[in-house]
Amino acid sequence: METFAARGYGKASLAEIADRAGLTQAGVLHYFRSKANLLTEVLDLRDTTDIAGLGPERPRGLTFLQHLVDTARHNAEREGIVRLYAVLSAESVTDDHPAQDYFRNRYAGLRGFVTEALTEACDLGEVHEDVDVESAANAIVAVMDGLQVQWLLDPEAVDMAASTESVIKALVASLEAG
Amino acid sequence: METFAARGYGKASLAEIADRAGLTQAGVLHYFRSKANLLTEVLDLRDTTDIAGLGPERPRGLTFLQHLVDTARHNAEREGIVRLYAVLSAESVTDDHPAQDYFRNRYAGLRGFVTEALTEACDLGEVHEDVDVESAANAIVAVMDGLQVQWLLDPEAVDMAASTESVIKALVASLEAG
DNA sequence: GCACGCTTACTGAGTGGTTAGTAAGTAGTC
DNA sequence: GACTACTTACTAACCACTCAGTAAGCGTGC
Repeated sequence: METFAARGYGKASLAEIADRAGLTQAGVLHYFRSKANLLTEVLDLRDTTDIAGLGPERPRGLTFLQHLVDTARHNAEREGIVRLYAVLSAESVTDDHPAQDYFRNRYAGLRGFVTEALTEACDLGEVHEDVDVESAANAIVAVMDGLQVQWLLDPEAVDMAASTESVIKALVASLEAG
Repeated sequence: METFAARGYGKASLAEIADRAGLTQAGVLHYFRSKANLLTEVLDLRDTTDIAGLGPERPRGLTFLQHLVDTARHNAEREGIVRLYAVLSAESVTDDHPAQDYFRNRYAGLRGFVTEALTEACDLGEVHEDVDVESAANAIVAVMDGLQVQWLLDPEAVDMAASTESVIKALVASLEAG
C-alpha cells in the first residue's frame, strides 16, 4: 500500500515492495502471481473497511450524508490511504490499467449509495426529476475526490470536511427548495 | 500530450513520444534536455489556452462561474486534454514528481479566481466569514476535477456540465441565504 | 521416534526486455 | 566556419517474471 501510494502502480517496483516486506522480489511473486494481481488484492483488502464496503445495513438519508463528512474529517489523518486512492483512481484511466474495472465499479456503487441517501434525505416524491438528484449525487462523490488531490498538494489550503459539508448542505437545500 | 495522457508521466516512454513525433528518442532529447523538462514544457504550453491562464481581463462574478460550466460542457468533447490533466494532477502527488510545483501553483491560482468570483457574484460584504466562501470555492474546483475521473471511466454515467452547474447554483444560493 | 512423501515458503541466479540519458558523428544551412 | 538538427550507437540501470533449488514443517506408517 505504501509503495503504490508513494509511486503509483506503474512506477512502483516489486523490488521496493519486497524490501519493505523484508523478502526478495521473487518472494513477493510467490504469494502474488503478478504485480497486477498484487494491486487488485491490495484494493480488495482495503475496501472491506471503507464506505464502499458498507453492507445493506448502512446508515440512510441524512445520517449517511453526515457519515461522508465524518469520513472526510477522518481522512485528514490518514494521508497514506488518501494518497493510495487519489493516485490509483486517476491512474486507472490510463490505457490497460489493471484497476480500471475496480474503480469503474467502485464509482458506480458510490453514486448509487449517494443517490439513494439524497432521495431519502430530501423526502422526494415523484415530483422530482431523477436527473437532478443524480447530478447532485455525482457531484458529492466528485467533490470528495477532487479535494483529496488539492489537500495532498497543500494541506494548509484545504479543509476537506468543511468543503464537503458546505456542498452537501447546499445541495440538500437546493433539492428541497426546487 | 497524447502519450502522457494515455500512460501517465511515469510509464510514458521517450521512445513512444519520439515515434509519434516521427523522430528518434535521442532526437526528442535534442529539443528537451530531459523527460521532466518535456513534461513541464507540455504543461506550460497547454496552460496558455486554459482557464488558469486567463489574464486580469477575465470575466467576473457570475459570468466567470458560468464560464466554468461552459468549460465543463466543452471538456466533454476534449477527452485527450481532460485525461492529460486528470492523470497528471493526481500523479503529481507521488514522491519527487516533476509536475508537483506546477499543480500546486495551478490549484492555488484556481482557488483564488473562484473565491474572487464567488465573492463578487454573491455581493458579499464584511458580514460573511471568509472561511465559508473559501470552502465553497475549493469545492467548486474539486468537483470539476473529481467529475473528470468519473467521466473518463464511465462517460454515460456522468454529465460534467450538469453536475458542475448544480453545485455552483446551490453554493451561490446558500452563500446568499446564509 | 523416526523415516516417508508432500506442501509451503522462500532465495539466488538468471532472462529478455525497456529505460533515460550520453557521446560522437553527419548532413544541411547561414 | 559555425550552428542547427538530427542519427546511430552505446551505457548503466532497472523492470517483471521464471526457474531450479533449499530448508523447514506436517501428517502418516511402522
